[in-house]
Amino acid sequence: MKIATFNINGINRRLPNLMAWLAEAAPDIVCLQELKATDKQFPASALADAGYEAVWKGEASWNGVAILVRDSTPVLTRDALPGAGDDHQARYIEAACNGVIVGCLYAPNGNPRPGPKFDYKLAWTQRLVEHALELWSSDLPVVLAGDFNIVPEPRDIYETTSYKDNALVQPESRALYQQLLDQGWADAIRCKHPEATVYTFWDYRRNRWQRNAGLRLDHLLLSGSLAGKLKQAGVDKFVRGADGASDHAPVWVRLR
DNA sequence: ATGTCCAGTGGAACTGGA
Repeated sequence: MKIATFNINGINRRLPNLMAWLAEAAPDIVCLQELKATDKQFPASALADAGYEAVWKGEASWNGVAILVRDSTPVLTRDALPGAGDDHQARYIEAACNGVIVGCLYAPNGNPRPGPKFDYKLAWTQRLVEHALELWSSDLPVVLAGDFNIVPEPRDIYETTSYKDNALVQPESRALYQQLLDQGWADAIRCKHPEATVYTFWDYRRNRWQRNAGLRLDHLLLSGSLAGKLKQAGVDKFVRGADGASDHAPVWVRLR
């Protein structure tokens, strides 16, 4: 079983890119982020034609998350993190898919820092950490996949000082990601590529794609039972080089 | 501060968010 996560950065304007990648990569389950579409605008019928059923949580202009499953029906388990209160940003969706609980997330970017956006990033990610502990404690097979908007370690970003004040690399942000690892979750890319330089995002600005000035922001975290089944993990980097590409590339795992 | 890409607004350019 192949499970992928892809920050699509606007599902409708990048639908041809998404369709081409689905046809080539043939993932069984896909977590999508930054739909930038309302529930009504979600291209459910085009995806159904490609063989994917979906659950989604849209929002006008920003955010938005979805889970696609090939030749099977995802069963929605929640469409927001617990304790959301009056937070209506569409950043989390969860479904049972072929016997696996899939949590698809789009964490807040948090810039500029310091400020209310950084405070929101930390508070939202803290709620994610709390929900992750619930899921871990359930002993179910779970994957938490998405754009965490955290560069876990210095080696997960190209050599630069221009990000030193950026929310993505701050100690407070990294400490929250480390809390997830401390719960026991396996960072699939690091399990399979412990020494490699791996990026999943390249900013549109300043020729960062051409210079391979990337960041690793998109992660797949596996619960204990799924980590034992991890066969391979990778980044479909070629997707980032296509015309009209998202600024992120898909990341995937293959499980036994 | 910069840079790049968009949609939204509103009816041309500016704005915000990433």
